[in-house]
Amino acid sequence: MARRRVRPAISESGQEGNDALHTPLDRTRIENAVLDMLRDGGLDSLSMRKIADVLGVKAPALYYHVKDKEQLLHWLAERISVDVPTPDESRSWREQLKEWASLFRLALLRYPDAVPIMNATFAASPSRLAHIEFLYRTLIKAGFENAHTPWLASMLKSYIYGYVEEESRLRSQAKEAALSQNEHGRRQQEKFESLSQERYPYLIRLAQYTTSADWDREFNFGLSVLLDGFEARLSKQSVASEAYRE
Amino acid sequence: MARRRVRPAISESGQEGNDALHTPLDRTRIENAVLDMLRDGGLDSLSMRKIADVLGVKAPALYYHVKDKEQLLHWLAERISVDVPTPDESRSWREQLKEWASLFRLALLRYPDAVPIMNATFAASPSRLAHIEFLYRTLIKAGFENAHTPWLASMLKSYIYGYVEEESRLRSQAKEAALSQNEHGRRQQEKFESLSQERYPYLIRLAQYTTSADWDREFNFGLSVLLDGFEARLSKQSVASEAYRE
DNA sequence: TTTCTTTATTTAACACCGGTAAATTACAAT
DNA sequence: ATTGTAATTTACCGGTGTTAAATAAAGAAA
Repeated sequence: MARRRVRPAISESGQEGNDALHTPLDRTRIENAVLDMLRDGGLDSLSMRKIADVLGVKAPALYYHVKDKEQLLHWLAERISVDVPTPDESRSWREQLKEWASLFRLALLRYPDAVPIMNATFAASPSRLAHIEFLYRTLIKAGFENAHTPWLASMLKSYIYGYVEEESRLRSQAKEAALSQNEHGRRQQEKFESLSQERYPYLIRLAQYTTSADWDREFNFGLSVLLDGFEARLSKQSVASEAYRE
Repeated sequence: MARRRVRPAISESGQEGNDALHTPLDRTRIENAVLDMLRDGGLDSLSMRKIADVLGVKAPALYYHVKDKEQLLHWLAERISVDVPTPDESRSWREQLKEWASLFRLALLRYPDAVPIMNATFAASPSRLAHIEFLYRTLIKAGFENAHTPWLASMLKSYIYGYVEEESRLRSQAKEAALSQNEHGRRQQEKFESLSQERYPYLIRLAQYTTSADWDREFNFGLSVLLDGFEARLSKQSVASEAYRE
């Protein structure tokens, strides 16, 4: 019965390559480990047991530091979105939104399944609230109506999430298609099994444009289309009621 | 050892109120049962065991008819999107897209978690391919460039998914807030605990517009903004290259 | 009917999951 | 050295998707 198990001193399981000794467990240490796991394993690789393993600890130890897995995802969402800075306010609203959107996309692309994580958590963390605040402020100062502003901000968010999700999906598809030719053949077969018929002529005609793409360029294209829509709304407003300046 | 268990003749567990006797199991019978469960339990209520229970059967019996749960979700995605008709082609591209988007939103709103289901499945089913085909055809006939069309279609899809997801979230939040005053108080507290400070003035100023809303109206607003962006792109094109008619 | 075959379902089990209560260890202050 | 608290472990619980093998039901052939 003489169990002696001393807490591991420095690093026992391969992961956990941080400088900090791991005694005792800690929020940021958990966050870092989980972000590492997310980076090269995706969302599916995150189970409390696996996280505990990486940290050299048993699963229930985590629950002393984090309420449940949902809270852990909230931590991740915060960490993912915290590195997006607010653009310089001296520039036009359009340029500000464009830059912010671009940086936010890059932040999301750093981790697989970043978008699902954002969608699975409500935006109550500091950086995410700051993002909303920035969007609202920028749009209001641009002259948009109060009642319109939240929906415009929501549209921009939806565009970014939707684009990044599709970009991620297509990129990983292309990657695994290039890796295994067998898989590629199957995909191709799946596609053309139903597509090469005459039922979807436009679809097959345009399929090429979604597979190989300049992602930065396509993102900016869609973004400009969306912001054109914003501008059109702004013009309609200033026609409806002259003299609008805050 | 004398097990005699005869297959239940007509209906044993409360659910499964279809006219069809349930012998033997069947794809459409599974689909219907799962759609019923989805309707009043959401995606979380769908486990293979629970589905089997509703069908008066043990879980592994399902695997004789469906490969795995993912395929089941694909079936659902098809069923959810199959009821959206293609608009009348005689009208303008803008009106067609507007009507299609509205109908698609309504189709998604019929079931909770419809958007996550769509996002979790790739669009290889007949009706979803037909939707893409319709979008591509409409946009091409409207005069958009080949290379732009898939991304514009993707934008429209992202807008619908994003809006419906937010609408669903806010609606159910409002519902549970109205149901339990305690929960409402906690939500309110959560919000104003971090919001009522001076850090997010625009956010609190505009928070009201997202909670109580005329959802049809707001959807149409965002849709018109997006389509304004489309139109702006169309004008730029026809400026760049005159004489574009198919 | 009896036998055989195919179809459909059940039993039993596996490996995993998120989460909890209670026991236990580690550690710092007294 | 003792005590009290902080941190972790042990031992579970009920649940998940899924599979292999045994079994039952239904239909065809004799």
